[in-house]
Amino acid sequence: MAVTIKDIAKYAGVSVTTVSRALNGYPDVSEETREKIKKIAEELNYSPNSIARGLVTNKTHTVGLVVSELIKPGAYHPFFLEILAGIKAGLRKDKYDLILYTVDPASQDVTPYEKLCNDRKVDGAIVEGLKLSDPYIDEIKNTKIPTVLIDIPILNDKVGYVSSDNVQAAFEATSYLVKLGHKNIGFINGHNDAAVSFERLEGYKKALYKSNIPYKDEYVVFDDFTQDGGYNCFRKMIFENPEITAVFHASDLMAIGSLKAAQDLGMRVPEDISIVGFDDIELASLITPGLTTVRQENYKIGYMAARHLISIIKGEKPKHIVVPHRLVIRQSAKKI
Amino acid sequence: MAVTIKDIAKYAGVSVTTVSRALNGYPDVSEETREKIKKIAEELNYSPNSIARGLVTNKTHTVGLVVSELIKPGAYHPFFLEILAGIKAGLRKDKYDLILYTVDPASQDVTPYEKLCNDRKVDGAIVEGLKLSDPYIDEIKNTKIPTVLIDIPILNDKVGYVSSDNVQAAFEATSYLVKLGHKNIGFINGHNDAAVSFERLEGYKKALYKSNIPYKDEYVVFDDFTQDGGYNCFRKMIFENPEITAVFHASDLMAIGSLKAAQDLGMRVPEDISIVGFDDIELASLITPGLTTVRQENYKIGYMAARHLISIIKGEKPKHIVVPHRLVIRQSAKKI
DNA sequence: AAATTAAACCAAAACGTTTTGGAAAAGGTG
DNA sequence: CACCTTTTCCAAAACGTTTTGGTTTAATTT
Repeated sequence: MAVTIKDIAKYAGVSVTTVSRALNGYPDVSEETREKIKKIAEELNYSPNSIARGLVTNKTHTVGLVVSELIKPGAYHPFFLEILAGIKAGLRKDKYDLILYTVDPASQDVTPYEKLCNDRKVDGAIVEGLKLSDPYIDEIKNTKIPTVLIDIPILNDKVGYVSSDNVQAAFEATSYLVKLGHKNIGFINGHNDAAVSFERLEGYKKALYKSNIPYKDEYVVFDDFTQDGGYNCFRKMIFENPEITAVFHASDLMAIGSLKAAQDLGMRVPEDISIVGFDDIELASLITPGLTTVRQENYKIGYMAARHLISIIKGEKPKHIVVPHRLVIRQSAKKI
Repeated sequence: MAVTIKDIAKYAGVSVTTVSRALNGYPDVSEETREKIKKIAEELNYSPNSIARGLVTNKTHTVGLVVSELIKPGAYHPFFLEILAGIKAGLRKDKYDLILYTVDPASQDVTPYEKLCNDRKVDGAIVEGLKLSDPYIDEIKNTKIPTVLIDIPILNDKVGYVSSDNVQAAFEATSYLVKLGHKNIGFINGHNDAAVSFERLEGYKKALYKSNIPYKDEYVVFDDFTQDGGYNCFRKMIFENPEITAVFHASDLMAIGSLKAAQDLGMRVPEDISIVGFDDIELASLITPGLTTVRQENYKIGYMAARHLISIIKGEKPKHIVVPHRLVIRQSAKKI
């Protein structure tokens, strides 16, 4: 059996209370005994039973990461890893552990959000990749569990969120195309089930408005954030509006889909059509032509989410944290 | 406060013992009271406190996933997500939760393996991405904690491993190149700190031997599994051995590096040089030319690892599980 | 009717901590 | 020296379960 606080107490000839208080840095134990206890604990290779501790403190020093759609067949979440890495880095400082929940809306097993968290007694949770229509959203709107969402604007007593400034980012991307001389600019947006889609549309509109380019409904179309989505949308859009010379996309995957579609249609990128994406996934720099896109600092988003969650757990007020983005100019968009 | 077993006992007018035994399906409680208790539990929205349970049963129904090098700057682990998805699927059946440890050899905080696991009281762990030189390896060799390794051959009372048949896979890939008529076949291998590197080298040699092609030391070179590694190795290899017409790689990233290098050197793939990779990452099908490569069933590897770990936890004997691979033929290798 | 067995239940201990509410010892003050 | 503080310690309770080792009641067998 593992060595417990009792063993130490016995060895040291003190009570378990004293051992506990010595090890946890309480002031009411003399330096002398504290040292003795610490030494014994060291020698016995003692490490506290976190379960027992959790039972009494009602804190586990564990946070959940709730992620949806990790495993959409054929399309692994393109930047989950970056976010995850950021989260881990953010948690490391305060020694929080991470327990990973992948919720699969398809599966029957739709454990309610609060139950999910309470069953494992996490101190808080980060939520990522949820659609607006997900039932969790409503639950989270009035949960008492410290929660930080990524890319979903919900704010209350215990929940905050972090995201890029999608309006501004889309504004910049579209403005860049305008600056290159494009007037007929399509927008292949993500589905309506994502908060970012609305924000990006707003940014797109804003950029057009500012340049006195009339907004046309038929120039914007919604679909999945996937490559196939981009592929199909592009064909349709170009077929119906051949005057379009540039297309802005709500994701790099979609942009890459468009790229393929353009190639298949015998169009050259960027000579015949300019393409701009969103995300700056790894792939964006590897394909030819390199994809001009909006870089999201996903690592930082994850990092901030973790730090903010910890602060909420510690009692601070939740807020909206915006993480900077930047336009990465490569070869897929060109002056006309 | 959350509702406990005591509340139910009070409502039902029975002891906590009976509630516990009723809920856990013990036979010594009448169907009548069992139903009553179940109903009350349902109504009160009771869900057992896993911490308290864990304290007495000494089981947490949680497994750890220990992964190294998740976050090598610039190179996110290319198929971690697939493995992770498989692991989650494998755990779901038995309702095990997953807690994620990313060990960062660079950081000072090298918590010993056993301490890592014991502190959080995981029932077992899956270990992935470790180098052979990692100190964890030695610890795991004689740990008592149920463990399943991915791609690292260690077998004992409590630890098993799962991997592809790397010898056979490399054999097939090399043989394919031989079949295409290549005689001067380079091999850009991974570093010596990975078990798979040795196995793949063996397969490569075997294929040459079988076809009576003499093995040449200068045709094989070791490096990281990264794109840069491939890029640099390829340049060097081709420069020193211009007679080479095909190169087999220990990873797709390296193969892609070679592809870039070849392009930069003005060589056409596959016309001037045939390239074969290993892994079949997503990118492999997206680039042009499509990369011929060995597909590793990473999802399945993860799945099997999880299932096997659970079986070890339940007391079964650890073993080596090999997960099938297959050669995926695309356009990057060609007959000469 | 007494003895045995089976079914249904329960009180208390246990798990390993932290926390509560003191108590004892030591030191200081008048 | 009597009183008050401060310092240092501790016994017991608490956290919410499961498990142990019963007891009680009813049914069955002799």
